[in-house]
Amino acid sequence: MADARETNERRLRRLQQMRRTSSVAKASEALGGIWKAGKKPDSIVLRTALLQADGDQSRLTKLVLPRGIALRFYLLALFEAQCQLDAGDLWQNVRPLKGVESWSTLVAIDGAYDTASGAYDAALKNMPPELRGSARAEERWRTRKLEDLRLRQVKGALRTLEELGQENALVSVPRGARGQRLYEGFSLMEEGGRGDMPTPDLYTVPVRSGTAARTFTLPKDFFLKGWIQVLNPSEVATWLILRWMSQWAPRKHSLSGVFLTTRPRMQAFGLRDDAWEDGCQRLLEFGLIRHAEQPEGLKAAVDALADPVITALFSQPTRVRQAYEPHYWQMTDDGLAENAMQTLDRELTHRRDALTNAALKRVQHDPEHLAGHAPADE
DNA sequence: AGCCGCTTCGCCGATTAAGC
DNA sequence: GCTTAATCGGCGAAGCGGCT
Repeated sequence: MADARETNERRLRRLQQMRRTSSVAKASEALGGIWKAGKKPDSIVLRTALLQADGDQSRLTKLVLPRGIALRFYLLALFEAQCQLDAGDLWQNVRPLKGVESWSTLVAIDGAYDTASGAYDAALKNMPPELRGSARAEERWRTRKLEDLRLRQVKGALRTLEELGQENALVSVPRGARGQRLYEGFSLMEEGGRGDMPTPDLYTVPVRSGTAARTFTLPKDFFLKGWIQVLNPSEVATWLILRWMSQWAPRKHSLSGVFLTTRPRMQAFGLRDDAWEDGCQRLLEFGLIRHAEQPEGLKAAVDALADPVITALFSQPTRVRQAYEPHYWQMTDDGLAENAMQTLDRELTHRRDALTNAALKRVQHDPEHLAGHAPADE
Protein backbone atom coordinates (compact mmCIF):
# COMPACT_ATOMS: atom_id res chain seq x y z
CA MET A 1 0.00 0.00 0.00
CA ALA A 2 2.82 2.33 0.83
CA ASP A 3 4.15 1.26 -2.49
CA ALA A 4 1.05 2.45 -4.31
CA ARG A 5 1.38 5.77 -2.53
CA GLU A 6 5.02 6.07 -3.47
CA THR A 7 4.28 5.33 -7.09
CA ASN A 8 1.49 7.88 -7.08
CA GLU A 9 3.71 10.51 -5.46
CA ARG A 10 6.46 9.84 -7.95
CA ARG A 11 4.08 10.22 -10.81
CA LEU A 12 2.72 13.49 -9.46
CA ARG A 13 6.27 14.74 -9.03
CA ARG A 14 7.19 13.94 -12.61
CA LEU A 15 3.98 15.52 -13.85
CA GLN A 16 4.71 18.66 -11.88
CA GLN A 17 8.21 18.87 -13.31
CA MET A 18 6.85 18.52 -16.82
CA ARG A 19 4.43 21.31 -16.08
CA ARG A 20 7.29 23.48 -14.84
CA THR A 21 9.15 23.00 -18.10
CA SER A 22 5.97 23.06 -20.22
CA SER A 23 7.14 19.77 -21.70
CA VAL A 24 3.73 18.31 -22.45
CA ALA A 25 2.35 21.60 -23.75
CA LYS A 26 5.31 22.02 -26.10
CA ALA A 27 5.14 18.46 -27.41
CA SER A 28 1.38 18.75 -27.96
CA GLU A 29 1.88 22.03 -29.73
CA ALA A 30 4.47 20.50 -32.04
CA LEU A 31 2.11 17.61 -32.81
CA GLY A 32 -0.71 20.06 -33.43
CA GLY A 33 1.52 21.89 -35.90
CA ILE A 34 2.17 18.72 -37.86
CA TRP A 35 -1.52 17.91 -37.84
CA LYS A 36 -2.60 21.38 -39.01
CA ALA A 37 0.04 21.56 -41.72
CA GLY A 38 -0.87 18.07 -42.88
CA LYS A 39 -3.94 16.07 -43.75
CA LYS A 40 -5.71 16.70 -40.44
CA PRO A 41 -6.85 13.11 -39.92
CA ASP A 42 -9.72 12.72 -37.44
CA SER A 43 -8.31 9.41 -36.34
CA ILE A 44 -5.19 7.30 -36.76
CA VAL A 45 -5.53 3.81 -38.22
CA LEU A 46 -3.61 0.92 -36.67
CA ARG A 47 -3.26 -2.61 -37.92
CA THR A 48 -4.36 -5.07 -35.28
CA ALA A 49 -1.16 -7.02 -35.92
CA LEU A 50 0.46 -4.72 -33.36
CA LEU A 51 -1.61 -6.31 -30.57
CA GLN A 52 -1.81 -9.86 -31.73
CA ALA A 53 0.40 -12.35 -29.97
CA ASP A 54 1.50 -15.23 -32.08
CA GLY A 55 2.86 -17.52 -29.43
CA ASP A 56 3.92 -15.64 -26.34
CA GLN A 57 3.94 -11.86 -26.64
CA SER A 58 2.76 -9.25 -29.10
CA ARG A 59 4.86 -6.36 -30.30
CA LEU A 60 2.63 -4.24 -28.10
CA THR A 61 3.27 -6.11 -24.86
CA LYS A 62 6.98 -6.38 -25.61
CA LEU A 63 6.93 -2.60 -25.46
CA VAL A 64 5.28 -2.51 -22.05
CA LEU A 65 8.55 -1.60 -20.32
CA PRO A 66 9.35 0.21 -17.05
CA ARG A 67 11.59 2.77 -18.75
CA GLY A 68 11.79 4.56 -22.02
CA ILE A 69 9.51 5.88 -24.73
CA ALA A 70 9.66 3.08 -27.32
CA LEU A 71 5.91 2.44 -27.55
CA ARG A 72 5.15 6.14 -27.43
CA PHE A 73 7.63 6.87 -30.17
CA TYR A 74 6.22 4.21 -32.48
CA LEU A 75 2.68 5.53 -32.07
CA LEU A 76 3.91 9.08 -32.62
CA ALA A 77 5.59 7.98 -35.83
CA LEU A 78 2.29 6.48 -37.04
CA PHE A 79 0.55 9.75 -36.21
CA GLU A 80 3.19 11.70 -38.09
CA ALA A 81 2.92 9.32 -41.05
CA GLN A 82 -0.82 9.72 -41.32
CA CYS A 83 -0.62 13.49 -41.13
CA GLN A 84 1.67 13.44 -44.17
CA LEU A 85 0.47 10.53 -46.27
CA ASP A 86 -2.59 8.93 -47.84
CA ALA A 87 -3.60 5.31 -47.41
CA GLY A 88 -1.22 3.04 -49.27
CA ASP A 89 1.66 5.53 -49.33
CA LEU A 90 5.12 4.38 -48.29
CA TRP A 91 6.61 6.28 -45.36
CA GLN A 92 10.10 7.66 -45.28
CA ASN A 93 11.73 9.84 -42.71
CA VAL A 94 11.93 13.53 -43.54
CA ARG A 95 12.57 14.73 -39.99
CA PRO A 96 15.81 15.27 -38.08
CA LEU A 97 16.19 13.74 -34.63
CA LYS A 98 16.93 17.06 -32.93
CA GLY A 99 16.38 20.73 -33.50
CA VAL A 100 13.42 22.44 -35.11
CA GLU A 101 10.66 20.21 -36.51
CA SER A 102 12.50 17.20 -35.13
CA TRP A 103 11.38 13.96 -33.51
CA SER A 104 12.75 15.18 -30.19
CA THR A 105 10.20 17.97 -30.09
CA LEU A 106 7.35 15.45 -30.17
CA VAL A 107 8.09 13.83 -26.82
CA ALA A 108 7.71 15.17 -23.29
CA ILE A 109 9.98 14.00 -20.47
CA ASP A 110 10.68 15.25 -16.97
CA GLY A 111 14.44 14.85 -16.99
CA ALA A 112 16.92 13.50 -14.49
CA TYR A 113 15.73 13.29 -10.93
CA ASP A 114 18.14 12.78 -8.08
CA THR A 115 16.74 10.99 -5.04
CA ALA A 116 19.57 11.96 -2.73
CA SER A 117 18.96 15.67 -3.16
CA GLY A 118 15.28 15.27 -3.95
CA ALA A 119 15.67 17.62 -6.89
CA TYR A 120 15.80 17.78 -10.63
CA ASP A 121 18.65 20.23 -10.57
CA ALA A 122 21.34 17.88 -9.34
CA ALA A 123 23.07 18.12 -12.69
CA LEU A 124 23.37 21.87 -12.21
CA LYS A 125 26.48 21.31 -10.17
CA ASN A 126 28.10 20.24 -13.44
CA MET A 127 27.15 23.44 -15.16
CA PRO A 128 30.13 25.24 -16.64
CA PRO A 129 31.15 27.83 -14.02
CA GLU A 130 31.28 30.67 -16.53
CA LEU A 131 27.50 30.39 -16.96
CA ARG A 132 26.83 30.58 -13.27
CA GLY A 133 25.21 33.68 -11.88
CA SER A 134 23.32 34.73 -14.96
CA ALA A 135 19.74 33.52 -14.63
CA ARG A 136 19.28 33.63 -18.38
CA ALA A 137 22.43 31.65 -19.10
CA GLU A 138 21.44 29.05 -16.50
CA GLU A 139 18.01 28.76 -18.01
CA ARG A 140 19.42 28.28 -21.51
CA TRP A 141 21.77 25.65 -20.20
CA ARG A 142 18.88 23.82 -18.53
CA THR A 143 16.88 23.89 -21.76
CA ARG A 144 19.81 22.56 -23.76
CA LYS A 145 20.24 19.81 -21.20
CA LEU A 146 16.60 18.76 -21.55
CA GLU A 147 16.89 18.78 -25.34
CA ASP A 148 19.88 16.53 -25.07
CA LEU A 149 18.00 14.13 -22.80
CA ARG A 150 15.07 14.00 -25.20
CA LEU A 151 17.41 13.16 -28.05
CA ARG A 152 18.94 10.35 -26.02
CA GLN A 153 15.50 8.99 -25.26
CA VAL A 154 14.57 9.05 -28.94
CA LYS A 155 17.73 7.14 -29.80
CA GLY A 156 17.01 4.72 -26.99
CA ALA A 157 13.50 4.19 -28.35
CA LEU A 158 14.84 3.49 -31.83
CA ARG A 159 17.26 0.96 -30.37
CA THR A 160 14.52 -0.77 -28.39
CA LEU A 161 12.18 -0.87 -31.39
CA GLU A 162 14.93 -2.31 -33.54
CA GLU A 163 16.02 -4.86 -30.95
CA LEU A 164 12.59 -6.47 -30.78
CA GLY A 165 14.29 -8.94 -33.06
CA GLN A 166 14.69 -9.56 -36.75
CA GLU A 167 11.06 -10.56 -37.25
CA ASN A 168 9.39 -8.23 -34.77
CA ALA A 169 11.48 -5.12 -35.27
CA LEU A 170 9.29 -2.03 -35.68
CA VAL A 171 12.07 0.14 -37.05
CA SER A 172 15.28 -0.51 -38.88
CA VAL A 173 18.35 1.66 -38.44
CA PRO A 174 21.10 1.68 -41.08
CA ARG A 175 24.75 1.33 -40.07
CA GLY A 176 27.76 3.43 -40.88
CA ALA A 177 31.17 2.29 -42.02
CA ARG A 178 32.24 1.37 -38.49
CA GLY A 179 28.95 -0.32 -37.69
CA GLN A 180 27.59 2.66 -35.75
CA ARG A 181 23.88 3.40 -35.99
CA LEU A 182 22.81 6.16 -38.37
CA TYR A 183 19.70 6.98 -36.38
CA GLU A 184 18.38 9.66 -38.66
CA GLY A 185 18.09 7.22 -41.53
CA PHE A 186 15.72 4.96 -39.64
CA SER A 187 12.82 3.39 -41.44
CA LEU A 188 9.49 2.43 -39.97
CA MET A 189 8.02 -1.08 -40.13
CA GLU A 190 4.44 -2.22 -40.32
CA GLU A 191 2.62 -3.05 -37.10
CA GLY A 192 3.32 -6.73 -37.64
CA GLY A 193 7.07 -6.15 -37.51
CA ARG A 194 9.81 -6.38 -40.08
CA GLY A 195 8.92 -9.93 -41.03
CA ASP A 196 11.34 -12.73 -41.80
CA MET A 197 11.65 -12.09 -45.52
CA PRO A 198 14.80 -10.49 -46.97
CA THR A 199 12.80 -7.37 -47.81
CA PRO A 200 11.39 -5.67 -44.72
CA ASP A 201 7.69 -4.89 -44.35
CA LEU A 202 8.17 -1.15 -44.56
CA TYR A 203 5.39 0.97 -43.16
CA THR A 204 2.60 2.08 -45.41
CA VAL A 205 -0.50 3.87 -44.22
CA PRO A 206 -3.16 1.18 -43.84
CA VAL A 207 -6.46 1.29 -45.63
CA ARG A 208 -9.38 1.52 -43.23
CA SER A 209 -11.30 -1.72 -43.20
CA GLY A 210 -15.00 -1.70 -42.45
CA THR A 211 -14.80 -4.37 -39.82
CA ALA A 212 -12.25 -4.06 -37.07
CA ALA A 213 -10.71 -7.41 -37.88
CA ARG A 214 -7.57 -5.96 -39.42
CA THR A 215 -7.50 -2.34 -38.35
CA PHE A 216 -8.85 -0.06 -35.65
CA THR A 217 -8.61 3.65 -34.99
CA LEU A 218 -7.38 6.09 -32.36
CA PRO A 219 -8.94 9.57 -32.15
CA LYS A 220 -6.57 12.44 -32.91
CA ASP A 221 -7.06 13.83 -29.41
CA PHE A 222 -5.06 10.95 -28.01
CA PHE A 223 -2.06 12.67 -29.60
CA LEU A 224 -3.14 16.29 -29.53
CA LYS A 225 -4.33 16.59 -25.94
CA GLY A 226 -1.24 15.13 -24.34
CA TRP A 227 -2.49 11.65 -23.47
CA ILE A 228 0.26 9.93 -25.40
CA GLN A 229 2.78 11.87 -23.30
CA VAL A 230 1.46 11.15 -19.81
CA LEU A 231 0.04 7.63 -19.88
CA ASN A 232 2.26 4.72 -18.86
CA PRO A 233 3.05 2.01 -21.39
CA SER A 234 0.81 -0.45 -19.55
CA GLU A 235 -2.04 2.05 -19.66
CA VAL A 236 -1.53 2.74 -23.35
CA ALA A 237 -1.46 -1.00 -24.05
CA THR A 238 -4.65 -1.55 -22.06
CA TRP A 239 -6.35 1.33 -23.81
CA LEU A 240 -5.31 0.08 -27.26
CA ILE A 241 -6.70 -3.37 -26.54
CA LEU A 242 -9.96 -1.92 -25.24
CA ARG A 243 -10.28 0.32 -28.27
CA TRP A 244 -9.75 -2.54 -30.62
CA MET A 245 -12.26 -4.72 -28.78
CA SER A 246 -14.83 -1.94 -28.76
CA GLN A 247 -14.51 -1.61 -32.52
CA TRP A 248 -14.42 -5.31 -33.17
CA ALA A 249 -17.59 -5.91 -31.23
CA PRO A 250 -19.31 -2.54 -31.49
CA ARG A 251 -22.80 -3.85 -30.77
CA LYS A 252 -21.73 -5.71 -27.71
CA HIS A 253 -19.62 -2.74 -26.66
CA SER A 254 -22.45 -0.26 -26.71
CA LEU A 255 -24.90 -2.77 -25.30
CA SER A 256 -23.04 -4.18 -22.35
CA GLY A 257 -19.39 -3.24 -22.59
CA VAL A 258 -16.41 -5.47 -23.30
CA PHE A 259 -14.44 -7.59 -20.88
CA LEU A 260 -11.38 -9.75 -20.99
CA THR A 261 -10.53 -12.55 -18.61
CA THR A 262 -7.06 -13.83 -17.94
CA ARG A 263 -6.82 -16.74 -20.29
CA PRO A 264 -8.01 -15.14 -23.53
CA ARG A 265 -6.11 -11.98 -22.62
CA MET A 266 -2.89 -13.91 -22.23
CA GLN A 267 -3.55 -15.97 -25.30
CA ALA A 268 -4.63 -13.23 -27.67
CA PHE A 269 -2.50 -10.34 -26.40
CA GLY A 270 0.05 -11.62 -23.92
CA LEU A 271 -0.90 -8.87 -21.46
CA ARG A 272 -0.56 -9.84 -17.81
CA ASP A 273 -3.12 -9.40 -15.04
CA ASP A 274 -1.38 -6.56 -13.28
CA ALA A 275 -0.82 -4.39 -16.30
CA TRP A 276 -4.45 -4.92 -17.32
CA GLU A 277 -6.04 -4.42 -13.87
CA ASP A 278 -3.94 -1.39 -13.09
CA GLY A 279 -4.37 -0.03 -16.59
CA CYS A 280 -8.16 -0.30 -16.40
CA GLN A 281 -8.21 1.30 -12.95
CA ARG A 282 -6.16 4.31 -14.00
CA LEU A 283 -8.01 4.72 -17.31
CA LEU A 284 -11.26 4.70 -15.34
CA GLU A 285 -10.01 7.42 -13.01
CA PHE A 286 -8.72 9.46 -15.93
CA GLY A 287 -12.14 9.26 -17.58
CA LEU A 288 -11.01 7.38 -20.68
CA ILE A 289 -13.21 4.37 -19.94
CA ARG A 290 -16.24 3.74 -17.76
CA HIS A 291 -17.99 0.79 -16.17
CA ALA A 292 -20.72 -0.52 -18.42
CA GLU A 293 -24.18 -0.79 -17.01
CA GLN A 294 -25.17 -4.25 -15.84
CA PRO A 295 -24.65 -6.61 -18.75
CA GLU A 296 -28.24 -7.16 -19.79
CA GLY A 297 -28.54 -9.10 -22.96
CA LEU A 298 -24.90 -10.08 -22.82
CA LYS A 299 -25.57 -13.65 -23.69
CA ALA A 300 -27.76 -12.67 -26.61
CA ALA A 301 -25.07 -10.37 -27.96
CA VAL A 302 -22.39 -13.01 -27.66
CA ASP A 303 -24.58 -15.67 -29.22
CA ALA A 304 -25.38 -13.36 -32.10
CA LEU A 305 -21.72 -13.30 -33.03
CA ALA A 306 -21.09 -16.42 -35.02
CA ASP A 307 -17.37 -15.80 -35.49
CA PRO A 308 -15.61 -18.51 -33.49
CA VAL A 309 -12.63 -16.30 -32.69
CA ILE A 310 -14.86 -13.59 -31.32
CA THR A 311 -16.82 -16.14 -29.38
CA ALA A 312 -13.64 -17.59 -27.93
CA LEU A 313 -12.51 -14.13 -26.94
CA PHE A 314 -15.65 -12.69 -25.52
CA SER A 315 -17.66 -15.55 -24.17
CA GLN A 316 -17.18 -17.84 -21.24
CA PRO A 317 -16.93 -21.27 -22.83
CA THR A 318 -18.52 -23.32 -20.09
CA ARG A 319 -21.34 -21.26 -18.64
CA VAL A 320 -22.70 -17.79 -18.19
CA ARG A 321 -21.36 -16.61 -14.90
CA GLN A 322 -23.48 -14.90 -12.34
CA ALA A 323 -20.94 -14.10 -9.69
CA TYR A 324 -17.31 -13.01 -9.66
CA GLU A 325 -17.79 -11.51 -13.05
CA PRO A 326 -15.04 -9.42 -14.57
CA HIS A 327 -15.59 -5.72 -15.12
CA TYR A 328 -17.37 -4.66 -18.25
CA TRP A 329 -15.88 -1.60 -19.92
CA GLN A 330 -16.97 1.04 -22.38
CA MET A 331 -14.82 3.66 -24.09
CA THR A 332 -15.62 7.32 -23.42
CA ASP A 333 -14.42 9.34 -26.35
CA ASP A 334 -15.35 12.60 -24.64
CA GLY A 335 -12.75 11.82 -21.99
CA LEU A 336 -10.01 12.22 -24.57
CA ALA A 337 -11.12 15.76 -25.33
CA GLU A 338 -9.95 16.86 -21.89
CA ASN A 339 -6.47 18.15 -21.29
CA ALA A 340 -4.46 15.10 -20.21
CA MET A 341 -2.07 17.04 -18.00
CA GLN A 342 -4.85 18.69 -16.01
CA THR A 343 -6.85 15.50 -15.74
CA LEU A 344 -3.93 13.48 -14.44
CA ASP A 345 -2.96 16.19 -12.00
CA ARG A 346 -6.49 16.26 -10.63
CA GLU A 347 -7.00 12.51 -10.51
CA LEU A 348 -3.60 11.61 -9.10
CA THR A 349 -4.14 14.20 -6.38
CA HIS A 350 -7.52 12.61 -5.59
CA ARG A 351 -5.84 9.26 -5.47
CA ARG A 352 -3.17 10.57 -3.14
CA ASP A 353 -5.90 11.63 -0.70
CA ALA A 354 -7.73 8.34 -1.07
CA LEU A 355 -4.57 6.36 -0.39
CA THR A 356 -3.71 8.52 2.60
CA ASN A 357 -7.20 8.11 4.05
CA ALA A 358 -7.07 4.38 3.53
CA ALA A 359 -3.76 4.23 5.37
CA LEU A 360 -5.15 6.36 8.20
CA LYS A 361 -8.17 4.09 8.57
CA ARG A 362 -5.91 1.09 8.70
CA VAL A 363 -3.96 2.63 11.55
CA GLN A 364 -7.13 3.48 13.47
CA HIS A 365 -8.41 -0.04 13.14
CA ASP A 366 -5.12 -1.61 13.96
CA PRO A 367 -3.03 0.75 16.09
CA GLU A 368 -0.42 -1.92 16.82
CA HIS A 369 0.55 -1.57 13.22
CA LEU A 370 2.39 1.54 14.28
CA ALA A 371 4.11 -0.02 17.27
CA GLY A 372 7.20 -1.07 15.38
CA HIS A 373 7.67 2.25 13.67
CA ALA A 374 9.43 5.24 15.06
CA PRO A 375 7.16 8.30 15.07
CA ALA A 376 9.84 10.26 13.25
CA ASP A 377 7.86 11.74 10.40
CA GLU A 378 4.53 13.39 11.15
C1' DA B 1 29.50 5.12 -28.29
C1' DG B 2 30.33 2.73 -23.96
C1' DC B 3 30.48 2.15 -19.05
C1' DC B 4 27.84 1.90 -14.98
C1' DG B 5 25.21 3.55 -10.92
C1' DC B 6 20.53 4.54 -10.13
C1' DT B 7 15.54 4.98 -11.02
C1' DT B 8 11.42 3.15 -12.46
C1' DC B 9 7.49 0.25 -12.86
C1' DG B 10 5.97 -4.16 -14.72
C1' DC B 11 6.55 -9.08 -13.26
C1' DC B 12 5.74 -12.67 -10.18
C1' DG B 13 4.17 -15.23 -6.60
C1' DA B 14 1.40 -15.15 -2.42
C1' DT B 15 -2.92 -14.15 -0.63
C1' DT B 16 -7.80 -13.27 -0.20
C1' DA B 17 -12.44 -13.87 -1.54
C1' DA B 18 -15.80 -15.85 -4.10
C1' DG B 19 -18.70 -19.85 -6.45
C1' DC B 20 -19.20 -24.64 -7.62
C1' DG C 1 -10.49 -28.70 -3.14
C1' DC C 2 -11.15 -26.96 -7.69
C1' DT C 3 -11.80 -22.70 -10.11
C1' DT C 4 -10.93 -17.43 -11.24
C1' DA C 5 -10.83 -12.24 -10.09
C1' DA C 6 -8.68 -8.98 -7.53
C1' DT C 7 -5.02 -7.09 -4.39
C1' DC C 8 -0.44 -6.53 -2.58
C1' DG C 9 4.56 -6.21 -1.75
C1' DG C 10 9.12 -7.42 -2.96
C1' DC C 11 12.07 -7.99 -6.78
C1' DG C 12 14.60 -7.38 -10.84
C1' DA C 13 15.19 -6.12 -15.71
C1' DA C 14 15.25 -2.38 -18.73
C1' DG C 15 17.19 1.52 -19.77
C1' DC C 16 17.91 6.46 -18.35
C1' DG C 17 21.44 9.76 -17.61
C1' DG C 18 26.15 11.27 -15.76
C1' DC C 19 30.45 10.76 -17.13
C1' DT C 20 34.25 9.78 -20.22
